[in-house]
Amino acid sequence: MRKGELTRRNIILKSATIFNKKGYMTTSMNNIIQETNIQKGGIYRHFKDKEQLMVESFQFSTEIMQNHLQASVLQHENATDRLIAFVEAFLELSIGEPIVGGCPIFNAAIEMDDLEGNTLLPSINEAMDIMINWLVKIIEDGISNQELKQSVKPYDTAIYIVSTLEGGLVLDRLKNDGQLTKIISNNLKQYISMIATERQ
Amino acid sequence: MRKGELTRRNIILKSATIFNKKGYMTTSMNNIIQETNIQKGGIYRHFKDKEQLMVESFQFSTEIMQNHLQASVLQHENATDRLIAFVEAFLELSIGEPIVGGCPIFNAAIEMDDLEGNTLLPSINEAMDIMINWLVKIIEDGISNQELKQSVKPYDTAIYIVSTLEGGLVLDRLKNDGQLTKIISNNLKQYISMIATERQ
DNA sequence: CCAAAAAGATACTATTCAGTCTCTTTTAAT
DNA sequence: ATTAAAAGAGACTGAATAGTATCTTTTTGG
Repeated sequence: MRKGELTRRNIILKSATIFNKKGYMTTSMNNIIQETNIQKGGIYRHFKDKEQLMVESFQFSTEIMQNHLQASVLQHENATDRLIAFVEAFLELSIGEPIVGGCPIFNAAIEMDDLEGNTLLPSINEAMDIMINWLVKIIEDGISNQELKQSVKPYDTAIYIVSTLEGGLVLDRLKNDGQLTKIISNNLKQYISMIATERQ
Repeated sequence: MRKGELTRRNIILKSATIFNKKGYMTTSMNNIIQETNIQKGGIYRHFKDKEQLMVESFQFSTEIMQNHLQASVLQHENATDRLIAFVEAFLELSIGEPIVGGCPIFNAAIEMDDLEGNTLLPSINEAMDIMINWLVKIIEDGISNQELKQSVKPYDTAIYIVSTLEGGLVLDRLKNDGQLTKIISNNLKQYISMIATERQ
């Protein structure tokens, strides 16, 4: 592999973390220079402008997170276990696993949604839809298997779970109290057991 | 009233909206000059620096929101009705009522939490605690009255409700689909009826 | 080992930022 | 109406911003 390609990846790796922690707009190229120990010329050789670096960093972050969630979910067979695995894997973001700074999709969404001409917005929406659709699929399968009640609405349930997780993660960070994620986790598990069928 | 005092309030009024929509760090003094039609000298006569304007604007925003929530809650007597009123009043933020740009506490929290030397952080935490404590109080009263089950944990339930509301509000804005708030609202109402005692 | 290409450092630009200073206009009390 | 104080306009500062252009160093294929 070319040396340049290695540098390029390293820039994205570092930038992704800074952007996710500090925000896209409020992170300056000098912040990235500091963190990477690569000077301006070195960075702009690999990226046309800040926007390109933002887009690639965002995609990198979301991939990391999605792989983490995917891997956790796929360790289980039935719907309720998968939902619980999703919840627990997601809340690991509160301890910086697999990425620091919280959910990159949500972070970017809040920062970006009012700014027009925003190149990141399509990626944000796409990434969020992927996550929601995973949940929808798990729930649909669960209903088919009679693991989950027939009355459960897959989309509504997915939205509800994601909302609670995202909100809970931010609240936990604000109060920086790992106890909050525990509360969110317990409540969601209770919710999941409630939408499951009685029979074991 | 002095004319200056009137101008001062107008600056805060306009700034609060811009800050809540666009973010504190990404809003420039020029943005505020544009919106208020008051020049630099006019603004800096009333506010020492941008930070002071940020703090006062934030406090203004949260007061508006808290008054709105408070007023809605106080129209009802018993705990479940009050919780439902809280949920519904909060989700009106999605249609810009009583302020545009979402929940000011949450918006500020996400933007600020990683920046050190942040003068807004104490105000953010205080405002969030007030909201949570209102819910805690309502729930505690409900338990005393036997409206809510004895097994309900007031703090946990408050955290859970706030998390879901905050996350749902952002998700709704991202998808800009008023349907999402409806889903969140319905699910939370279901949750509230679940923690209520069976007897009427 | 050598030359061409790739990678990177650094000095520079133009613009925007928050904040200051001075001067003019407006307000309001007598 | 006069005048002192309050309010505001607008030109200025220095620092920080994204991005460029040129030069030097390093890498890499033959």
